[in-house]
Amino acid sequence: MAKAIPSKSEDYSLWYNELVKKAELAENSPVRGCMVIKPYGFAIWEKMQRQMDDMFKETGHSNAYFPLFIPKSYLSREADHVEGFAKECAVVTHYRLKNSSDQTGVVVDPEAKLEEELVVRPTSETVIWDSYKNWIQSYRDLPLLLNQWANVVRWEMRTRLFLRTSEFLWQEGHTAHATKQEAIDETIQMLNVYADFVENYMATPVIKGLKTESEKFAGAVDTYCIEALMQDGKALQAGTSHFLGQNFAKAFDVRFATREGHEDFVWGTSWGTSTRLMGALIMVHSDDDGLILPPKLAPDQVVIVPIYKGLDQLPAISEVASKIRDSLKAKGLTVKYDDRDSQKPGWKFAQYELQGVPIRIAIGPRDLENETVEIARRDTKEKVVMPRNEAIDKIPDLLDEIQDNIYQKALNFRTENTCHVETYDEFRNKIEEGGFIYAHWDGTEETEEKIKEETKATIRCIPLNSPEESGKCMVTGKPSKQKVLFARAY
RNA sequence: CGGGGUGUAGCACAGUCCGGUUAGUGUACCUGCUUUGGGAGCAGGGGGUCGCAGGUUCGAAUCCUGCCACCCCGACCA
Repeated sequence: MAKAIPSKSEDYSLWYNELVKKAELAENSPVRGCMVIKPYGFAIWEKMQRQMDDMFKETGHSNAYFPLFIPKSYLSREADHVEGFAKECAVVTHYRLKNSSDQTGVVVDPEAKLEEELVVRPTSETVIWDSYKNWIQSYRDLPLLLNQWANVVRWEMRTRLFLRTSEFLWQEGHTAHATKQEAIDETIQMLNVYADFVENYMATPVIKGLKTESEKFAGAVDTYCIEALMQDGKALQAGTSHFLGQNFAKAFDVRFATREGHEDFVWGTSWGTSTRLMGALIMVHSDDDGLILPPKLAPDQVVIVPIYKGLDQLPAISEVASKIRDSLKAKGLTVKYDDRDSQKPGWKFAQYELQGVPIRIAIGPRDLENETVEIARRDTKEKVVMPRNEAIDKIPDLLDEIQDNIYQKALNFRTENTCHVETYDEFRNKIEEGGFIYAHWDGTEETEEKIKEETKATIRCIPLNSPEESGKCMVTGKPSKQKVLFARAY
């Protein structure tokens, strides 16, 4: 396959780590498996957050906040749920420290042991459904459509900046409904919201689908997901939406009086996306020169860099640059004018490219004379000189064009790296090249497990929008109604 | 928890095999001058318990023992 792995590095993961660090997005913290998100990285996350939050509000959701700590017993109420998360929970056992007897520091005070240990939330279904029990009595209390922005902790053995960290920031939606159909509709609606966000804002095409039994969320009836393809040929799960059935309602005894006067358990959903999306954003669009940010998510959409010989030339340039900045701001764009004298123009060019700023405007003495500016776009690295006023008019369109272009580029990459196979031999060859592979599967966990063990590929999802085509499982030869999506994944 | 690797200035590294001046280079930082249309040049300057603890030795970044931390590959990861 035509891998777009940056040529300067043989190892994609080293390249990725270096980029995250150099672009000042984040770094590993001394705390095991945790990450420090730096201001620039956080500014991008904030834009993503704000956009998703708007989309949740538009679909009728409100924000709320629930506790960080979950009593251990809550977690075990739902059998599948506890089994899925038990192995990766951080547990609080004591509430006090004291000076050590040898005066060398502090130790945990053994007398301050908690009666019941508290689990640091790996996800909040349990605490939230515990509240829902008190909040829901009647069909009049439904639907209950809440979201929370929070941090969660999953004690992963091996971590990777943004993609898998022990603590991460995310949003988790938790809804309760009177009917099964309404809950299913909500699950699908939120899957579509995620797909909309990732495709139209992150400029990253996704495949929507259903997870297999073995890959679904612990405690869910059905897990829907969106899957994206990274430039190294690996898949990344970019968001999940779960239909919980009545599982959590039964576990937490959340019943309501129906319009007809019967009593029934509430139907639930939950859905989440995390700072992992930052990892996707980096891996999908970046090149050897650094990040390429979609204009809709770039903290600075345009940066203006003055070029001058001697500080005496700067005021004249600044006057023009400020006008351009203000005109662009009036059009609703975020613009930065970098008039720092402490860095050279060339340094600034390289720095803003590294950080993925979509458009750079350079203004020098030559431009002052001709009433022009130089416009450079990050995605194609094209530079053109054009009259000042024309530039101001064209920049909003140019940003749209960049947004479309990088989406198209990512889509082309995915298309080039997606194939259909009929035999297992073919599959084994193709999987080594990376990318998405569609193949027939007999629907059993045994076959899925065998494929995973032998090839490290997993079923990313059973795609929602792909055509039915009958065929035979590539491994067992048993009948299959539809091809499913395979890949090696993060 | 296994397999491999690395710990020396803010960052990146050389020096370690084969012990011996004042521990070095690049970069970043500070000062000055010259520069400024793609990461500037020159000159000067500051910055080090050589991961930690023992041991061997006249002498240890270098040899020995133990420990610790980090990175990569696995195991794990609904």
